Amino acid sequence: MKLSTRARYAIRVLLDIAARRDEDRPIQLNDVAERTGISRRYLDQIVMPLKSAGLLIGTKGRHGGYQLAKAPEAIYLLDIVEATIGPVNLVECVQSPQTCERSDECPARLLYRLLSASMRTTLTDYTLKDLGTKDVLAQMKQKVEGLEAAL
Amino acid sequence: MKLSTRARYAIRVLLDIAARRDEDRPIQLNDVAERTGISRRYLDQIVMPLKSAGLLIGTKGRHGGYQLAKAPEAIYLLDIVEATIGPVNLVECVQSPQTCERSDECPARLLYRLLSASMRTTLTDYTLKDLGTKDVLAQMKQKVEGLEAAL
DNA sequence: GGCTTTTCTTAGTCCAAAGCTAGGGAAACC
DNA sequence: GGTTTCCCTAGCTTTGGACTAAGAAAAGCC
Repeated sequence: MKLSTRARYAIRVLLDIAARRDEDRPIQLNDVAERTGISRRYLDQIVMPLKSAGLLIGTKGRHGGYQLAKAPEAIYLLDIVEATIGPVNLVECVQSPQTCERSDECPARLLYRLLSASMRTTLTDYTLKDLGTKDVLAQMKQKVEGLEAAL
Repeated sequence: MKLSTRARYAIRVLLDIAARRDEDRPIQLNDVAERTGISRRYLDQIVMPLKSAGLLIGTKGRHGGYQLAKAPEAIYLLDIVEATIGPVNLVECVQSPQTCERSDECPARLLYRLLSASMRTTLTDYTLKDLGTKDVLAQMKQKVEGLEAAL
């Protein structure tokens, strides 16, 4: 039940590109690779679905690279994650009830729906910009520590 | 990012055993296998960690089987899940910060902590009994549909 | 126009973990 | 003593994740 490294890398890459957005020119993958510590070749694969999903714009040729396709405050974390690993749900039956014949009456499925839905909700509560905004992060930390303390 | 079938089976098995608790005698794995559709051999493995975790009690010999070690309202879903697949967290660094050198200042880690903590919170909000209680399930359904509608 | 720099696309390798099967031991009961 | 059950360890098979590699295609520069 782990989040794949691809998804985590995708977030890391977009954070890197977003942080350099003021320079207003394409960021090259070679640079991103160096800063993030992700292999250049692997980066190609991380970036591909982000481009297909309309989160990044690629420019070829000399001085080419990648730029955000939208403002960071318009990029929800759910967009990033779902672009790289597909629909967010903990069990297949959440999305496709027909994969299990008794999904109608299954109490566990309700639980899986709840878990999945609240993950998705959290991921739409925050944007790429939020992860670079001190205030939001501080407030997020409060929330986390509250939850962790209650366990 | 899927919940393993072992965890789902564990919940299914405990629901099956809990549903037959009024008979007040050990439930045999052969019967459980037949009702749940889980292979008998595999069931052995599902049940083992549940016993180690103190959720089930096994009785050997003729008319042996398994019984709940506690009342269903005392068995939290988190207990079941963590007994079978270990600590619930979406990224390793949530539990072990030292696995990533920049985990102190990593904004993404905060997100992963939040996601993990809210999963754990949800799983401690409900018990084995709740999954068999109509009222609770109805109220859960309300909650899920609210969340799903907002997405 | 040709050379360089970059993105872009596809294919394939490697490894770990999940999912499941199998064999036989150990206790309890009749 | 034999049957029934749990109990434990070992292994097999498949899947998916993580990553590497090779080169095509496009854009810019001289």
